[in-house]
Amino acid sequence: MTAIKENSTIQENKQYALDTCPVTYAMQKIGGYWKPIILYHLSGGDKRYSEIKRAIPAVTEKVLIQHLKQLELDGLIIREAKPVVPPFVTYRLSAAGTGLMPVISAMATWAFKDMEGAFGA
Amino acid sequence: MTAIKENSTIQENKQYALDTCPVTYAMQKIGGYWKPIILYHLSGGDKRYSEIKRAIPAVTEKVLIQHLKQLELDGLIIREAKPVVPPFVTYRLSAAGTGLMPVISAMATWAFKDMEGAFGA
DNA sequence: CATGGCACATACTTTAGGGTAAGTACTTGT
DNA sequence: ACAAGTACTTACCCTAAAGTATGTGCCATG
Repeated sequence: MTAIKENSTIQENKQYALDTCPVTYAMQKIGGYWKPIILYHLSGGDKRYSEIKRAIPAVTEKVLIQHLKQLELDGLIIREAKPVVPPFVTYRLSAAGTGLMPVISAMATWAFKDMEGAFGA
Repeated sequence: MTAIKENSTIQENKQYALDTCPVTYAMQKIGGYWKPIILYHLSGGDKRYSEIKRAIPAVTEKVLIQHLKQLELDGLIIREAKPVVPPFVTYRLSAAGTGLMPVISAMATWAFKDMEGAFGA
């Protein structure tokens, strides 16, 4: 289902990468420009939409929501909306999102080492 | 140098992400479609160009070389060319590249868990 | 009465990255 | 003479993702 355009080799290739490479699978889910940053901010606890927005001023609203929706679809975060007069929406990490944290921090650790040339730059 | 177009907000945003997020930094380096796969194949030991090519038939030569050059530039792999009659080029992981392996496998582990719904899909 | 905050949506544009196809220089095998 | 292998390069195309700009409904406040 969710039909992929048949006449597109690029899609086949993507599919191949997804099938053969779990890392590519993971990247699909955290590979947005801002997704790791969002995830990081949520790792500190629940946040409402406007808090996230203020925490990451460089991202546009469109992209932020786009990513939040995607992360929700991917089951990494959970959206809770209270149907009150001024909208009140909170986002928090799901189990899968929490399970991603070690990965994120492993990457971060590596990045810091690499940045300071610990691998012999 | 390698001047970034000044009048481009997208570049500023990328820069911001790179500065504030080590994960984004790491993704820059392993975020190509085939980079993790290449890295994985090299983790099994040195390989020559044509071996890699045969190991990953789905990737085109252009992209493969593109990624190899990039990985070399980023210091993740080391290229050794013997100036012999038929070219003989081998690629292998650098220290930084090896240091990335735990990260890769952490991602893979998470991906497998997530795929089988271990987080409560 | 209009301005601003909240949580979005929508239309349009741009760019980086991946894909296709073809060519290069040199040599060995038939 | 010609195909085939090795390691690339180059020119051009197409798409997905990020960006820009603007609008929406609702309410409170100045």
